Amino acid sequence: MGRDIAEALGLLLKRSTRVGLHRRLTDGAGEGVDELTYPVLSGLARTGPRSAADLAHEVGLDRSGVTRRASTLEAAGLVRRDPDPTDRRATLLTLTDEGERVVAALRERLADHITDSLRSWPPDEAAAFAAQLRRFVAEGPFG
Amino acid sequence: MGRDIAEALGLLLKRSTRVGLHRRLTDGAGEGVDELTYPVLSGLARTGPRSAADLAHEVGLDRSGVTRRASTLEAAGLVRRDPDPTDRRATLLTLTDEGERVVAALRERLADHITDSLRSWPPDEAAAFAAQLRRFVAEGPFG
DNA sequence: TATTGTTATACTCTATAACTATA
DNA sequence: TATAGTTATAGAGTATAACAATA
Repeated sequence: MGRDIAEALGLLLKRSTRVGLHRRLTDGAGEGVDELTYPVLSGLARTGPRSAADLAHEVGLDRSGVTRRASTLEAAGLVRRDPDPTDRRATLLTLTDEGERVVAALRERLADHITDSLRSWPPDEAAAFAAQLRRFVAEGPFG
Repeated sequence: MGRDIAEALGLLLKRSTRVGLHRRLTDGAGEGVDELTYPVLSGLARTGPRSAADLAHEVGLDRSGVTRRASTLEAAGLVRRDPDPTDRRATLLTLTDEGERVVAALRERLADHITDSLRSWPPDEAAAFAAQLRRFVAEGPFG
């Protein structure tokens, strides 16, 4: 059983799988959005306004990497930099309205894509799988 | 439902998750084995002797990348280069006995790790999840 | 003419280290 | 003294392009 999951994970974490998925997801999403900036965009949508240091942990990157990607998104008008009112050292990264729109569209596209790939599954089985996958990722042999 | 899975996938494909998993898996596995060479090692164990070009597709890399990683493994005594008897242009990458041993140990370690993370699950639920994950990865929005 | 393995090159992305400002 | 954001630097890893050998 562990073997089956290990094999599936191997395929999932394969470079070409990951890059291809992110590329298809962000393809044509507009200026500044690619497989590198998407996690920052998505992370901000998930957590709300955040400092680069906080977001670095959320996204699994160094803060310098977050700064770089955030600058790309800022140039594209999807992210805004606001001073943190509680700490003058910090800068809060915030999604612009356009950023919110783009993220919502991308998330919907991905969710639809996944739902579509499960269309041949019995609905209750698909729902059970979704719940189990969440649990596995949360509890599993990761981070 | 698609949203739940998308969120879990996001966490799974996060850089730090992937790197950390591969690093813990290969840590202390000996000379030449790391998160870069492991996929080549594992791929050879899965498919048997292969040319670099064939393996490139299996592993999701360019053939030059396979050559480089295979050279590392060869230097560590885990992979051998044999001439392909049916095509004198090609070289077959083959696991040495030591390579077989290392791969078997790593796979067992990973499988145990995963099984252990599921120890609190009802056994039949865990088994169902393993089967579903395999199916999802095979059919899913990948490749 | 196409494909093999290999190597050299250019490119991308990353963390590290430095810098200044603020806590 | 420690932590914020940012930038420059160096390191690692990749694909691309070239090469000679074989199909």
